[in-house]
Amino acid sequence: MRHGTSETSDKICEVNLGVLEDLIGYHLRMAQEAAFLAFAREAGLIDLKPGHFSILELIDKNPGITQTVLGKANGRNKSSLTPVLDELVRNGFVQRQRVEGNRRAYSLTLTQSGRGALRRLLNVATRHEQRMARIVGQKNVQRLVQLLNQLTSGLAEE
Amino acid sequence: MRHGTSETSDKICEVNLGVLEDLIGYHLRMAQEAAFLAFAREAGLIDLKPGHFSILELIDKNPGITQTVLGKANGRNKSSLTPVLDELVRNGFVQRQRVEGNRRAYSLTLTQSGRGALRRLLNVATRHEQRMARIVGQKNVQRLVQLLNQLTSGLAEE
DNA sequence: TATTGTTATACTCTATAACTATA
DNA sequence: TATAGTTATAGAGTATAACAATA
Repeated sequence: MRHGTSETSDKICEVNLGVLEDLIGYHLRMAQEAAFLAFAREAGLIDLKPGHFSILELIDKNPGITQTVLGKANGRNKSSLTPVLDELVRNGFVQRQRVEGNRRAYSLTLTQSGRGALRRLLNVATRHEQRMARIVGQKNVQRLVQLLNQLTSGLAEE
Repeated sequence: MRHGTSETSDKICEVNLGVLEDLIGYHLRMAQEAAFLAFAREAGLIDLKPGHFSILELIDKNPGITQTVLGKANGRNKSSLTPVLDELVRNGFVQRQRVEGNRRAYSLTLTQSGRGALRRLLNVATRHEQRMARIVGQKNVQRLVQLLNQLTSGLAEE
């Protein structure tokens, strides 16, 4: 929290942020954007997309998951998932198989190559997380994650 | 942090989140999304857009600011700002005036009506912040803001 | 030449609704 | 009728590059 005009300004900021300075919402947006951009840049270096990470991980940890369930777990509409999965299948990372006993649904699994892509994304993510942990301080990571998780769960209610 | 299969599951989640469970990046995305949606919904009730809040506040606290500077303060390219400002001017919230001594630039200020809109958005934002403060616990708010701010600044380097 | 703002354009990510094929 | 996934479509929100006016 900073009061009055920023005498000990952060250099870039001759600009007065007003009330934004103290808002969770504002800082959440800025931090998320910075983190996403950093991750996307690193993932781009190995020709993988940041949005593919959670999907590949969810399929890996829940082999046979269907698209609707995957969409919900990822917080996205099933229709948003179709083109992403099309791409992942085209890349040879994901396999769609009809579910036995329910021929409407697809059962999703990773291919060998998909597991490789996930491993590479995991490397990127791990380095990215280590960098963020260094920034906020190792001992604060769990605390931060817990606060964010509380926020997400709490806001979902009602 | 949760280990093993979630016996005390959060109900929605029969899905195993794998490593995502412990990632700052993942929780940052989820929390930001939840917070943004909640704020957007409330702002929508008074026919205002969430993206207008920071812009109105920045103009209010920095009267006469130019578009390029405003864009930087808001973390957006100046070209992204043009249509937003067009809209705010059309709504009668913002005034563009040529800068004396530099006839390329515009000096931005709020109109009376713009200050009204900002006040209404501020009411929404304040209620929203109070809700989030309740969720994470009053005493943790400053801590959370500080951690997020550290993250943003730290990631901006390099 | 450099800067301020605008325009043309395009890309990413997302959702809603209507559709198909099953159930 | 209801469900799983696809398609058509649209809308935010953003950026890059080329441009006109001005410096």
